[in-house]
Amino acid sequence: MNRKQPLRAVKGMRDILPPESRLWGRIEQVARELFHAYAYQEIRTPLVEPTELFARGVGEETDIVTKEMYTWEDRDSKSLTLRPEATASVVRAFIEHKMYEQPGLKKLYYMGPMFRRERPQKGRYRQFFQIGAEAIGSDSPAVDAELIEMIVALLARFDLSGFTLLLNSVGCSTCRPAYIATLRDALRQVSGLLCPDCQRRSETNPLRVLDCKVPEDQPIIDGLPILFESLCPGCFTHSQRVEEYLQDRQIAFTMQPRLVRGLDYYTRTTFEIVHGALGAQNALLGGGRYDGLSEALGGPRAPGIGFSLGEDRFVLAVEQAAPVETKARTDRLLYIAWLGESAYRHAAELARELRALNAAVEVAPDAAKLKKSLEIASRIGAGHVLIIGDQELAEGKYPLRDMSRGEQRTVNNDDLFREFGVPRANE
RNA sequence: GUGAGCGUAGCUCAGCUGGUAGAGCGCCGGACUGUGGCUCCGGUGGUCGAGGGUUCGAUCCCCUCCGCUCACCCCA
Repeated sequence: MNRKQPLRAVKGMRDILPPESRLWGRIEQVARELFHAYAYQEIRTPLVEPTELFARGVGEETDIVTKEMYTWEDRDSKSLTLRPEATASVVRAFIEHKMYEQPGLKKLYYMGPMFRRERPQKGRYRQFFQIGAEAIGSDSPAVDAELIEMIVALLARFDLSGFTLLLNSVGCSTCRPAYIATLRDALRQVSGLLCPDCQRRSETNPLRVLDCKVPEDQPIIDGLPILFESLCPGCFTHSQRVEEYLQDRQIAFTMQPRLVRGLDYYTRTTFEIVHGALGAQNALLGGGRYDGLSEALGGPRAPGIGFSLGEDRFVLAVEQAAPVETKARTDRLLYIAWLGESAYRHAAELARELRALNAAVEVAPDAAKLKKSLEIASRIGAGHVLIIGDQELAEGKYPLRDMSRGEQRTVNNDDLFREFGVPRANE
């Protein structure tokens, strides 16, 4: 009666269990390989940063900063924050370690957990995982195109289809403020006709109105001025080049002049890939250029572009395309069943030697009837079972059972070392 | 932060207009002394999310709280 209630994971944070964790590992491995192919290198930054980094980087007025961050005062009364995204951290590290002194483009990738205190729902968690890359040190549209090419290649490696690449330009510090003023004026003319949310947004965040999904508002929104048409010559040319380079690469995209992103640091190119089957949170990844971010963080001018993929959502999309096998796929696993204490000693020694050769081996932990051991071996997906009893100890030969064929043959130590030893990956 | 739906066995779920609970799967054992999957037989299984109220009596009705899910918002 006095049992304490078991502790649970905190809301919006979850355990990734096998066999699903296998898919996560595979995704991360494939992403690493691909990033290396594009000459990106890994960067690992702290999960905790000074709160000011995000206030200055992401934007004081953004939803992320105003209501979604896990922020607390440390014992020395410094304000710290669990990172809600990683671009600001990467650029901070870029400045802190003076990477701008190195020649050429700095290409960095990262993967890991981010934290935002939102109400959880499908594809949205308070601790979620992002895989992303940043190319810092060039404002060439070639970098934009190559980054998007890499992203498309990543999706292709998982045979993912049914996604749409949305592209836009949000201008720069010269053309955007002028546009927002124009937009606000235009909204004042029509604000009475819009939905309540949009009436509020008209003042707080006019760009958001363009993203409204209420059907009745669409005709009115269609009549509003478009940022894309107010771009300054530099931004316009940049956008044209990116489009051309994407066409060269046969990458399909949809210009979405209303595409709005929630982080203030974006300039010029912004993009997003949406996927059906993700529920309401359909953004699989998003990114864009941030030519002024380094300066905003106290660094030199260092234009950059990056993207971030929602790994939780990517898993949803991949699983939908090809459901994870529920049976653990561990065909290469060798299970050693033993009968009696001296057989156990021998099994443990044999397992140690095989594992030294990189073989995957499991030794029955408890004394069990052979029938039971085979049952367990079968359930955990072992490809073979080695049986060791007194007889085998004396002869130095053991029955090796192929679990999928149900056939048995007799082997000795050398046979085992030869068949189950695995050459080590050398990297 | 707002709204809606849902909390019954390890899992997926049934449970009639209120009479203190069932199935399938799983798990354990046996048929088969050292040979898994299939089959058959037997067994184990529950503070009905928590607390309070109404009632002779609550898994069922009412209230509060907690949790989960989906959506709004926003985003990955």
